[in-house]
Amino acid sequence: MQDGTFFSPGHPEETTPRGNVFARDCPTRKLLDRIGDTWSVLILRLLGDGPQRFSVLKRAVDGISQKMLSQTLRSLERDGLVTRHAEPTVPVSVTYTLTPLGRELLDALGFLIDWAETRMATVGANQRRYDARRLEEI
Amino acid sequence: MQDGTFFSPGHPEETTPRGNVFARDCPTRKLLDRIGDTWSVLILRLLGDGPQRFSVLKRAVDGISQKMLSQTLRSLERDGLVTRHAEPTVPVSVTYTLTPLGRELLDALGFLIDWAETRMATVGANQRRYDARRLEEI
DNA sequence: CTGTATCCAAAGGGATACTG
DNA sequence: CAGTATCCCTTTGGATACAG
Repeated sequence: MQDGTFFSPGHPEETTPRGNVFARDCPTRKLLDRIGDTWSVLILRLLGDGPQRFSVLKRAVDGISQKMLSQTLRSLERDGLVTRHAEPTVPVSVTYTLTPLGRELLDALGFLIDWAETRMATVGANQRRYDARRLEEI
Repeated sequence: MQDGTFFSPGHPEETTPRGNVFARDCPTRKLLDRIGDTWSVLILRLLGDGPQRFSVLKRAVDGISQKMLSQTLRSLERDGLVTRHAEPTVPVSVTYTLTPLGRELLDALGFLIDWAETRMATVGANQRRYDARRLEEI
């Protein structure tokens, strides 16, 4: 799973130096596999405002199921992007917090989020124009 | 980082509870729906180096199928992120080019890609540590 | 070369029920 | 409150065949 055998051993360097940049295990692909899902980025954003409890996150994200919130938080914890703290009260109170690594990622995501908020309307218009044109062609 | 869909305090029993920042149609979620797939970002990156032909893209992205390359390019074109130009030779030669909007998105993605390339190894280590700890617990 | 259509297996994710 | 387990439908995407 480590070190993709994109090139055969002893194989001379390929013409395109970026050839293996897009190998199965390139960092970009790994990251996309992890945060390209429906919920991870939204949860990271919420935690960017400070530690939050499970139930608060559940209410804050429109449409997320208990299963997916739990599952996503587990993934983020496993990646070292958030930490989980359980206060031994009855009933138990659990708080999730962004780690420094998670904060870094959120910062990097900031530019993308900004782009989405200023440009997605344009993208929507483009889609409508494209679809209208395709209808004409028929 | 705001998307203008805030809590409406005073309507505790709205039939459609969309009074939060992360509504179904918030820009971030829309963008993730579009580029959170396996291939879009990789193709945008390749086109960042300049116009590319279909067959070049096909060879450059490890493991992509003809169907998915075609489908992803069609989506990107529909969004106004790339343009398609077909040279009427025999056989036909098709070139895909990043639009200014696509270039903008790629720039915004740059910070994320940089983060992935410097930090995904750490994430991998975190995952291994997490998994090892869970094994101990059993 | 650049696609589209179809079939099918695997993964994603919602609803529900149950537990400490 | 904070989860886990199960069922099951939907979506994703690979393989293959075919066409302009």
